[in-house]
Amino acid sequence: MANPGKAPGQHFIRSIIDEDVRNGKNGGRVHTRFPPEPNGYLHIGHAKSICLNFGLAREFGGLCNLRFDDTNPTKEEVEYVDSIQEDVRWLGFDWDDRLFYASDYFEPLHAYAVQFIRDGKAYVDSLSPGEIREHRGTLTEPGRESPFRNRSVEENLDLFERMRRGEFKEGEHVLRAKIDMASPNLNMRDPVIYRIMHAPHHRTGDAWCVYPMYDFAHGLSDSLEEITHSLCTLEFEDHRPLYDWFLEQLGVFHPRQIEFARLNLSYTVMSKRKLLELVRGGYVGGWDDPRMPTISGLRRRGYTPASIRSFCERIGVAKKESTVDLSLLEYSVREDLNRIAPRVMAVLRPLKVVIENYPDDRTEELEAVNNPEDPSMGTRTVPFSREIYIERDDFREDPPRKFFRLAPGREVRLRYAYFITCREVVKDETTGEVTELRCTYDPETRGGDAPDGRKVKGTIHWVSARHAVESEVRLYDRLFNRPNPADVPEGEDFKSLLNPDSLETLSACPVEPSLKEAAPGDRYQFERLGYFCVDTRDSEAGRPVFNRTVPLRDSWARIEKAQAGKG
RNA sequence: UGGGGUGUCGUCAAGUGGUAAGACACGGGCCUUUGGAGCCCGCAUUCGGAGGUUCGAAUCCUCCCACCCCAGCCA
Repeated sequence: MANPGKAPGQHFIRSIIDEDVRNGKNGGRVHTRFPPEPNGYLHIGHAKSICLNFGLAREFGGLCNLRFDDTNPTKEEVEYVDSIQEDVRWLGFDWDDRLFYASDYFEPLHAYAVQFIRDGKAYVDSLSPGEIREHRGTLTEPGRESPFRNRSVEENLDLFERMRRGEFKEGEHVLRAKIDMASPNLNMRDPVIYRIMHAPHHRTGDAWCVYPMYDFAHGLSDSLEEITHSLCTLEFEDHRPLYDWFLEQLGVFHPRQIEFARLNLSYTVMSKRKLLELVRGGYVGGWDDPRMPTISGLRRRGYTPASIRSFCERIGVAKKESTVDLSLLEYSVREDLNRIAPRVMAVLRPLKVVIENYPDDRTEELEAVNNPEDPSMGTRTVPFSREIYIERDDFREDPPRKFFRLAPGREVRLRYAYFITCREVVKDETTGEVTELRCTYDPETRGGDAPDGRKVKGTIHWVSARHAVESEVRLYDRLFNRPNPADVPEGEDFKSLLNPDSLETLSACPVEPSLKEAAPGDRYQFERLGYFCVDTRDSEAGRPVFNRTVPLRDSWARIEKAQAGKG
């Protein structure tokens, strides 16, 4: 789907599942799950996990559940559960009727906990949080057993029941698994499995005041849903022995946890904490600010679901911590948009051109191709008249070597229109700024070809002044200046690394009239400039606002840079 | 200096004893009414390092080095 006709790359998780299926494990069944905690918006890193989980399930004819890991009511909100569903769906995946919540399992989970107590494998600890920490030991020293570790089953049962009934304050007691305080793996040193929280839950309301911890709830939820392959990120590798322990002790269905490296992207931050900080501090316009690496930000920026999917396929899956180059993401959108986006002409920084030998009272409708990559997208017509706007960058009074655009005395082609020659440069007398170009056109070159076979080096885009629709256009650039914004200099905050030029707003850009009724979300290629989409938040009927998704590759910029380098 | 991981091109990443895929980036060329797109070519004598086993090692063994994760009643 993401890469039609292209075989997906091999990676270790695919190999494991492939082997399990061949061996008939789980009856050849493949069942995964995407388990976000609803405490923030999804970002491109989650997209990797979503594509992996839903993609693998689809690939092997299996299923993938959407399950909210909502075991901490103090951090979770419905706003997030709504946005997460919207984002997953937008990415092109579907969980049918398999929308679950860890909170759906609070009752069975509680019953499992009671069973652990009955089996003498869990106990109520009444140490304070600080004491528990002290008893845990350190990385190099074993922990010490709690004095409450050997309470009787009856006492534990009674205490746990009273915890549930709300007889205690937060922190007074916790339920712990009885494993091994001397384990070199800290996760096995009698992990807390239930804690008291007098907080209403977004789904269960005030039905509970004890909530299960991640380690306890996650694996058991996987088991309850009969998940075959439980994919998670590297930091949970240390938790796998515990994941396995709970399931083994209970003798219930036992999914296999497999860990992979999370995605890092150059020039961006991916931690929910930092993204939240950018939102709360007003450094960006919100979770869906087009500069954000969130799914909603990318969507508003104009990224397509297909481009994100192909990106996720391209980056691969491995256990090595790595940072993917932002250029790969950009390549993925350009590839998709090149195929599907209609071309259109727009001028970002206008320079007026008067075509002296073109009658003032004339307007012509010239035919333009909508997408050279896809003839089925047809043609449209663009109006041409005596006064037009061209890009200021497309004129140089003193053209450097290899500059093929307009300059005094030079002839260029106006795309789909005529050859024009620059005859005169009009400047502001006080500032010296070029304010207008006086040109002449060759009537024989209508449509862009010269009957005498004359060639021209450059073709530039333009918009008829009289017919132009003035639009606001937003140019976005990377949010951070550093390849790795997590690498903050001593004593500085990561926000000091923000790119002050990540947003440039251009008002009153002349765009061709066909764009007047462009609908929110519509994507276009502004010829020679880049891909743009109509902002879904700030556009009004007849007044589209455009967001630049990504610029086109600019080989002239490259040449110019190389020339500058040579001095 | 406890435990768990990872080290293959600038960045990702295949490869699992038979003599280093692919992608992005980069460089060069062709083509072009987008300096876009497309096409072609180039781009790791070498796989963190050092030894060893073998006819043969990125793949096996030994030692070493570097980096990441773990001491939440977060997930």
